[in-house]
Amino acid sequence: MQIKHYSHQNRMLVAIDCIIFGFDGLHLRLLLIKRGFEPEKGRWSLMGGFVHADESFDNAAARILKQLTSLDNVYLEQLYAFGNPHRDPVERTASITYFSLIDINQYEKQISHEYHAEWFHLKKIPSLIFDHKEMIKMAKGKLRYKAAFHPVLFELLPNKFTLPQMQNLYEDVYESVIDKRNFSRKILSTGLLIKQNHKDRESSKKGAYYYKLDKRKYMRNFNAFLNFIPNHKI
Amino acid sequence: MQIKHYSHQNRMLVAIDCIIFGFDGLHLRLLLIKRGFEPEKGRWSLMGGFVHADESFDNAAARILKQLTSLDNVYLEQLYAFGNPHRDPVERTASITYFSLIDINQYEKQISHEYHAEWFHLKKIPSLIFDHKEMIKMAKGKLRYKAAFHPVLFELLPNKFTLPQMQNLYEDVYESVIDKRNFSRKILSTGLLIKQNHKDRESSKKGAYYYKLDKRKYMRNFNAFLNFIPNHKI
DNA sequence: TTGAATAATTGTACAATTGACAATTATTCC
DNA sequence: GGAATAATTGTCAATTGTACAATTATTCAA
Repeated sequence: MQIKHYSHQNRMLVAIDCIIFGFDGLHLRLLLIKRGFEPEKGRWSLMGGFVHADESFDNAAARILKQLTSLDNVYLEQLYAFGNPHRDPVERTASITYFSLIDINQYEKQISHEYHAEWFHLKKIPSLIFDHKEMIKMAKGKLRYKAAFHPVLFELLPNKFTLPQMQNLYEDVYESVIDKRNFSRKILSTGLLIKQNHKDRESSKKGAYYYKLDKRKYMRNFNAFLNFIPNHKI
Repeated sequence: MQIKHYSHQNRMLVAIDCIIFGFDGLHLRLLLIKRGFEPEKGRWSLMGGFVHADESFDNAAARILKQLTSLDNVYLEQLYAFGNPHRDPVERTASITYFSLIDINQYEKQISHEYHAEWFHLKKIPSLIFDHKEMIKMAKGKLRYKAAFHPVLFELLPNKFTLPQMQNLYEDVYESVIDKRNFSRKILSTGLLIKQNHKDRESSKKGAYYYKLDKRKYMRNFNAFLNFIPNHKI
């Protein structure tokens, strides 16, 4: 006997919400939009949308991210499924969250102004709808966790970057100051960086050498355990 | 204007599936049931069920776990949301997976025979319905990951346990042999173990001292980074 | 031209941890 | 009493972590 439906069960909407991190060379930032429909229209929110009928969660997340940023092939990873019955006051809606790491310069070139999006410093996140604050908190935790053992923060850096820039990024992620000497030693010991023979002269008088990521090694070694941050607690 | 529904959106069933690990003193095991309804009735499956109308995912997972094991207050953590459109051939059903760690002796006392559940050695998992094999694979990965840095495997051990038992457990989780001397040094250095003054005399002639977990320290230190397993890859 | 200011780059020494490796101990059974 | 079995304990070298400061390259203004 072929069954057509599971009877007497409760169906619900399933949405995706994206926690989008970017780095502008100085600070880690989070991309938020102004919600364009009721309820809570006009308030700040994560970029989101409903999962379509014949679409996987991963595909839905990629589609929704692209709607806002026009970017393909960015780092996108499922974070957590939020399912409190009344998290959306209109009707029951589960939210599968994804967190994404993008090179902010790439983004700036292709921005869609449709959503009134803005980059916020992580210390200055405005009031948000529903449970989006909790989602961001969890995403920050996961980013810390992951970056402690995997070189995932490279996803946030532009093609060419300097060691001081990288250190800024790590210091923002861990909200702590890191010793320059120990930091560069550890980062360089991964063998993932290729030194360029020209400098970034904008940020200082001496200038800081540019580096590029050795993408081949990065791909091969991504899942190896590293330990970038000494003594940190989650 | 009060909105009652989001129009023109696709609703779907949401289920919970539990990946339940246990440890019998010698080996890590996985609890599977015989599916009791169509489709795929009679085949091996993870314990699962649908999320009710006014129930959070966490509550649903706890309820479903209790249905099978009669156990409350066991380690239960959300793993991943599986949402491929056709993962269940009957109709679209998302599955929010949870993984759970239980003391197998506790379980044996309170077993419900309603589901024809059996403990399987991780090397001898039978053919499973839907995407449950993939779920187990991911749960194994997450358990390894987590246990490398957090003392989470204590959740699997009985109230009193021996160091050789603990080592069996770690060796099963990482599918590798660990040096006894280095293992005991590392485990004891956490300060989480309290040596008892009597021995388990069943498994050897000399007998192995029992230990208990210092629960206060365990709670306080759970999120500290540890590093139990040298040189392992995920 | 020189020196002050700024930020990048480089090094060292001690402590802690890790990893490889084997001898000793407690007990039972024959 | 000796063999067998499994638990317990220790050492040393290598690696890694951590704390800490001097030097270098450049610009700008006196």
